[in-house]
Amino acid sequence: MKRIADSTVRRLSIYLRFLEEFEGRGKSTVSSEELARRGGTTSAQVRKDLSFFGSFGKRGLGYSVPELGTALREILGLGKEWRVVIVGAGKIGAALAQYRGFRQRGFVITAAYDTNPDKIGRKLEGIEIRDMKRFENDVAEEKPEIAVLATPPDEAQGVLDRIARSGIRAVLNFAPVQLHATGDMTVKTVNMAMELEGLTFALTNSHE
Amino acid sequence: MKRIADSTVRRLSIYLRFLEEFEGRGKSTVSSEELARRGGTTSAQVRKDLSFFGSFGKRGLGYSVPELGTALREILGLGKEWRVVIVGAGKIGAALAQYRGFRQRGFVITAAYDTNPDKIGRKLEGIEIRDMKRFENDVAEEKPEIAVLATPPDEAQGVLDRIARSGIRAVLNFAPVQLHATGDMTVKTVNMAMELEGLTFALTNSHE
DNA sequence: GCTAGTTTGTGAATGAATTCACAAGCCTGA
DNA sequence: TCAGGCTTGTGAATTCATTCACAAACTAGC
Repeated sequence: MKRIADSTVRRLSIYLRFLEEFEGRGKSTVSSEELARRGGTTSAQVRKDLSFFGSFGKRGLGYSVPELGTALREILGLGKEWRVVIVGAGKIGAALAQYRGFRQRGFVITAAYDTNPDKIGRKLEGIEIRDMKRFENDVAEEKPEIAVLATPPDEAQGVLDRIARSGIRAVLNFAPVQLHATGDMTVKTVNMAMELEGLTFALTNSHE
Repeated sequence: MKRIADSTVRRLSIYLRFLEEFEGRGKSTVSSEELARRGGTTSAQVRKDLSFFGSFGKRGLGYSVPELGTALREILGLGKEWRVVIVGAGKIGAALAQYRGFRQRGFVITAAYDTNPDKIGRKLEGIEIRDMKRFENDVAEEKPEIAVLATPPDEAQGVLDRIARSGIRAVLNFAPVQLHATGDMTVKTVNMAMELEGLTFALTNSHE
């Protein structure tokens, strides 16, 4: 399969969100132009993005909202339930545990892990906080597909290595560090400090 | 000034993080090769990124850690204190209010805003939750530079328009919607759902 | 069934970002 | 002061992403 750019996948997510809105409102077809306007891009971009995966529209008409929705969910791998574990039950971990967006989109948090004895055994929004010692055993048994990394920065790389060895191949990282992963893993990092610095850069350099 | 790519600015943030680590350990010089290895890029990329802003290194030697650190902080606009308001005191807003990373990097949260009467008047980690009605007045008076948007998705665009009219020109958006801003604003969106879908896409399509 | 009006899908053209490759400059040691 | 060893800074080459532009395909109205 041809390599698909990250930016393309992100846009597919955006398109899907609009399609779901349209589905809710009973709109039956949509044009690339309409998707583009909403998504802040161009109609050619929309069509090109979709063209990597097939041909979903009807010339002269546009795209069937439910059909394109189904196709995008399929492409993005949202057809199945994904099992997620949270590693690190600190503030970010706790905030994520209560985040509704997960379940809404078919992600099920099966457990949280920590090393702090005060936290182990407690619950976070109904999710059990387990001893990190059990991590490898549990993963072997329960086979979660995705790990959310929410440890302090200095532990993050070590934990990532354990996650990698456990067989999990997708990680959403909230620790504000650059992580190094092996080739067959996918790591996405959400780093607020970096986004903020993007803003201050813009504020500082926009006058010149 | 030549337009600088977003990706370049993100990498500058990464380099700065390493430099700060090096400063802490008393390392006095660093090569582009070393920064590249740590940051998961190439030495040519590092040099090219820096070259947009000037010439900071010494041939044969590398970069002075403190000098390059200072230069990057300058470029990224981290030399001054930035005033930040949080709009939307829900779960995400609350989690952000207690996030340490803000103050650590020179961002000061001056206030939070909400429309819910139960919340107005209370405090969030020492930060006053004010009535959204006061927003425009307060901004005119206190002149915060950055707004963090953490409202429910359906209110986000309306709130963004108010933020824009109030004169704030930089927004960090946590609402999971595509926002439309005028040209002179900078909006960065942090959208976990999108990142997660990037992961499921990778998991679903990596075998082909 | 024909015409006018849309909208897709996609090669080709353009534009942007990254990588290559090497001259120029600096440091150290003899 | 000179040679050898590094490392920067940067045009040129390449790779990657977006935009253009148009033939092909569909609908609707008559």
